[in-house]
Amino acid sequence: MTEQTRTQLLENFADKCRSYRLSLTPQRIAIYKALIDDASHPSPDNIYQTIKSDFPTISLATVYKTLETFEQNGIISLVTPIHNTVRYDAKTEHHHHIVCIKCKKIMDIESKELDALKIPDAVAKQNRFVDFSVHFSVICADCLAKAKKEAVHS
Amino acid sequence: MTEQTRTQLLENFADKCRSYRLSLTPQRIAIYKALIDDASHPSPDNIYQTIKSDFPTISLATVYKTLETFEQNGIISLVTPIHNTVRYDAKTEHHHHIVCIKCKKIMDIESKELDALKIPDAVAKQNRFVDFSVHFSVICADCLAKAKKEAVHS
DNA sequence: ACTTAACTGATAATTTTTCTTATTTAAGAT
DNA sequence: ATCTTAAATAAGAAAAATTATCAGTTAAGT
Repeated sequence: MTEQTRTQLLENFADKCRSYRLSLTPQRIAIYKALIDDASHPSPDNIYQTIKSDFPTISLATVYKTLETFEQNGIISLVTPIHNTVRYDAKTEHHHHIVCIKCKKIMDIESKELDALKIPDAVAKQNRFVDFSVHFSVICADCLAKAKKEAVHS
Repeated sequence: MTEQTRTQLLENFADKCRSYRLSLTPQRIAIYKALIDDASHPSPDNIYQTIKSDFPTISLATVYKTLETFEQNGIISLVTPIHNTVRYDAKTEHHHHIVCIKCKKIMDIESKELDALKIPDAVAKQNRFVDFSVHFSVICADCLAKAKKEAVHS
């Protein structure tokens, strides 16, 4: 990443924080910087380890909470596992998933069209391709109904 | 699921266990049954709760280990999270991921072609579509090199 | 500077997952 | 059918990951 895009990202970050009324603390800036400077999709603990030298008293819980806040405001994103627990599936054939971002429900979806997806060259160029699956994030019918019901009462 | 396909699944299960030299214990059968009878992609704890009434002394650790064993033998499958930790990404724009099944490394991949994927009707039929992403499982270049090196020495 | 809502850090509590070890059991050999 | 043994189970502790509580601190708008 060029120095210029990095500066740009940091400015956007500051703007978003201001517009969402999120305080721009040194810790938050450090967490965000640690994330943009690390292309490996780090875990909260990875980030905690990275910034600990500059912020020896920072708490891991703060890192967790801050990342969650950023994520909920669309400043950063969570890598696929919306559900935060190991989940198993009896079906071993190639198929795809629909995940509700509210209730974490996972539904199967089969689709010949999806299966026919052309694997991008970049995937198999350096790596040995093993499998792929498409992950659809949705708000499920149940959660939509629930939201509607709550809206009536508020 | 019809009673017939269920019976078929259970027979296949028994066959696989025999051919992989996995003991066919009552606990394992119960775990497998609990999984095929639950389309919600249950967690180990979900399954533990389900079978506890029939096996009051079963241990949660046994459920974890058994599911892992099944998964490693291709009898069942793990839903996406190959990495077992929350992972964040500074990039919020729509993009896709390549995940190494050996070292858990996550790499970004952008592709106009993938972005143009047609969303299956089934996805948006009952649910509100939010987003989608494609997840490629690979063995990465580093892990391939490592495997080759180890092969030479063994 | 003042006020307040938001944030932080310390700690405890919870949840999820893995490990250890003694005991039991399934499955093939006798 | 019984014996043998490698594999599996149960119990519990331990480790790892995540969330909650709360008192003290700070950012940011008046």
